[in-house]
Amino acid sequence: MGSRKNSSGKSNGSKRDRILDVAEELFAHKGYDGVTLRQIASGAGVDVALASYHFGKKLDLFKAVFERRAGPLNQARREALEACQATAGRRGPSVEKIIEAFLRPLELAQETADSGWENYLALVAYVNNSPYWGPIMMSGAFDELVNHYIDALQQALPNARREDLYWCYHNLSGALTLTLARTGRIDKLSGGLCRSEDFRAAYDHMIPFVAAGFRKVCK
Amino acid sequence: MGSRKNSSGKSNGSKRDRILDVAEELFAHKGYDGVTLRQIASGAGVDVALASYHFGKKLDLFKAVFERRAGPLNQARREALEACQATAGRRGPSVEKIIEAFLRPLELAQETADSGWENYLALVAYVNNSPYWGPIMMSGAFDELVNHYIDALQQALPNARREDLYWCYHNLSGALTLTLARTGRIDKLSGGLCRSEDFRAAYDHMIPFVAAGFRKVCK
DNA sequence: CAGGATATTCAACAAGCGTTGAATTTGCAA
DNA sequence: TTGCAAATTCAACGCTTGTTGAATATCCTG
Repeated sequence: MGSRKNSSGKSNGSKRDRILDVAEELFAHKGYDGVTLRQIASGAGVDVALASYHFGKKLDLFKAVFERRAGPLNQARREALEACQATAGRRGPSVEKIIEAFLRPLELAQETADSGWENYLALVAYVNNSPYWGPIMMSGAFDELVNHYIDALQQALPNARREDLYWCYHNLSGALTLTLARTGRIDKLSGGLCRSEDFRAAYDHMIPFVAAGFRKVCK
Repeated sequence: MGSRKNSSGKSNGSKRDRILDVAEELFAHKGYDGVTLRQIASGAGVDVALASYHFGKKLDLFKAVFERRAGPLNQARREALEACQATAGRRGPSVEKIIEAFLRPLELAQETADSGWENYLALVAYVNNSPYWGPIMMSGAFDELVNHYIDALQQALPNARREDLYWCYHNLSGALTLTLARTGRIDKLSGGLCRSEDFRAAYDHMIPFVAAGFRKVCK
């Protein structure tokens, strides 16, 4: 038999990757402490000791999952920001264009065939909203790029106080985080009118909403 | 000795209440699975079996913590909404006034001397952002009142499609949730310019931000 | 102060946890 | 094919977990 397996676990990729995939999905859904290494191993169709062999401690596996897609995500966003800056005049891109460059790469990733990116971004939402994990894991992975976006927003809103820009970004980050978490809350609240999984609709509403907020607060 | 205790646990209130207080704080910070009954008992200066005696299973304790302040919170908000509707003309209150009536009761609760409300609202943030707990616990506690707010917003924005109102509320809910979680992320990101614990500043920025978003999307 | 009810602790359980060292299988180069 | 190295499983450990039943303390009523 080659490198396939299809009895109780997932089907494709190396066992190492399958561990990462299953861990990603379970951590995103139930949190770090809500998942056991045995659940992950079982989901990947693999012995429990294999996770330790590849990744060390449980915490190291969690970090490996978190870091696996952080680089690619940052690169996609950086390219989106540079692209919209390149096509703008010398006064720089509009607020809407900058917000769009911040959000659309996520939508693209979420629309991928496999659900890996969806799960990863739900995991980021979990980490970002957690008083315990947030401070440890978010800044190192994303702050540098976020500050580039805020610099661009500063250029689009020259009268803005830096402090106000950060508070507005905080609002954006919160709206985004709740979207990534896919809790299904808006589905029930709206009686099925809105669907948590409809990322396109979420971003289509979020971009003008957030842009208007920035303009109002940072005018 | 009366009903006091002050060796390793908290100092005031009945042991039952101290269990609720400590559970509230720990659940909010580390999540349901990140906290053990022994940690809670230890923090309350109490034997571990006492939690089971008063509340049953661990899950029941979690629900008891969640529900303890849900009623009072809903009542404070309902009064705030009715108050702002009472002072408005027959076209109803403005978007800003409605958002304010949604948020300020939280600020008031958070400014209380003891940290109970702060911890509770962080717990609500944890639950609301969790794909696992959100669907189970949020709707039953808060949806009815939220729909009253959305009705009021519908009146303030007569041309709004119901669907758009829900998406805008989703953005508001996200920004609020991240604020309640107090992750300290904005502190580091802004280099100390903004502070997660400065709820006043958070709401002062959130209200015009969100109101402008509603007006833009639901015009 | 007697005594039942309530509150609290004590002691222990079975189950599940993360982790580890040794055994086994697999992949690959010589 | 042989043999070494990487990958994977096996088996077990010490520890912690939630939960429970019995024992003790505390409170309140009569």
